[in-house]
Amino acid sequence: MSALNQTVAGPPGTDRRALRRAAKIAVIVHEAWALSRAEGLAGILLRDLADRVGLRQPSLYAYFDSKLALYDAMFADGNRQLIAYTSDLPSTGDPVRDLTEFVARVVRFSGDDVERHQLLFQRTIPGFEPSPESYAVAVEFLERAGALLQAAGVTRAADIDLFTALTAGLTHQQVANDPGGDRWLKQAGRVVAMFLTEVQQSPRE
Amino acid sequence: MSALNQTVAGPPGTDRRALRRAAKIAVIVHEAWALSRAEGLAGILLRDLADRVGLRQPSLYAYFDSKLALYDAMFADGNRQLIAYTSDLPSTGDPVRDLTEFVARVVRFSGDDVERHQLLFQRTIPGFEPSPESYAVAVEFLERAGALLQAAGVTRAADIDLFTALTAGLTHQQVANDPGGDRWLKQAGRVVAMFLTEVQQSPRE
DNA sequence: GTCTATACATCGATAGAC
DNA sequence: GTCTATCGATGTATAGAC
Repeated sequence: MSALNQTVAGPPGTDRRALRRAAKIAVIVHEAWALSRAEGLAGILLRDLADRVGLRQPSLYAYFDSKLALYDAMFADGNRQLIAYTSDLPSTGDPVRDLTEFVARVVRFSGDDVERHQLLFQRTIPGFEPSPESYAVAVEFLERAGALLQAAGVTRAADIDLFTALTAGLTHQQVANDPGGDRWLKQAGRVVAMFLTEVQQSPRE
Repeated sequence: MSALNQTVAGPPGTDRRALRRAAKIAVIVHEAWALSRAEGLAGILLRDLADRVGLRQPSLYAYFDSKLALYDAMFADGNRQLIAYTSDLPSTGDPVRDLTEFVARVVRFSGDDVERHQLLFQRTIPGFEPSPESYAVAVEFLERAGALLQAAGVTRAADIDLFTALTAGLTHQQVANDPGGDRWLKQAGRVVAMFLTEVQQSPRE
């Protein structure tokens, strides 16, 4: 990308510029999350966001083509946060423990930020649809979750659907009725044990 | 209410007026749902809604004090729809069958109307909070579900939380990934059986 | 209750100078 | 890249006549 604007052996000016630009975009997205937590996801105003980063509202268009493009960047960022939050888990070799800890992390991740959960897992912004690049980040998370399931012996499509429903149910109730708490989070182990028992007992095809 | 404006033995003119008014409110709410399915829940414009019911935009204020009051009426109406959709179930005496059919109805209800599901079960409209009167309708549904659970021998708070999470998970996945379909709907029986087995096996306190 | 007319406050987005 | 200025659209709500 930036290589197009740079001479082969020239000074790294363009790279530096690209870095500064990426850093500023990161700051804008960070402040957009803060604003979203204060005013709601749909309550983000470009003027308020500009104030937070020391710009005038039209100057934001130097970084984002539209407000939906901002949401798209937030979507990708949120999914990267989710991957980071669920990737440093030690593999104990016990699939029940591993899967439980994973589910607990996902539930806590959602319960800790209602608006982030809304953008990542609900279709609440009119007209917003993730770009292929941003959606790819979401797919990466799903693939990691799929690998964990496979390690636990869960491979049938119906079983995977069941697992996604169980996890979605815990996160949804946690976000909707006890944000920041643990009312459903603490049932993660019970749900995973129940799920794996069910998968083992259900008939092979 | 309308009795205040009516003489004791007078003609039923005021009642008729109140009936016509209530009927018109019902039409407005009905069209608001149609508009919401077309443009999204947050995409309802009072001008468009007025067009659909043959009024000018300011005339809507003769029926609703604000746009949020319209959402409030829709919230109550949607919960009444949900109660109606889950109330004509025959009691077979088999709690597994009864509970399965109930869960299946709830999942189908959500999957059949994404925007209705959003308004009833997600906090997506900035500033909207159901009035006590509208919330009472939602509570009535929850009480009916609670009675069904009790009939199946489910009484512990943690078990009820687990049930709400399972149902919420099925509806969420159905709405989000297969609206109008049956990909998660068809797992209702499996989930209920799994749930009741878990409840019976978990230790008594 | 319904209308016309309009206030009033936004918003997101663009044009063009520096 | 950032600014000022402003457009064009939209959106809720009110005033006052009929």
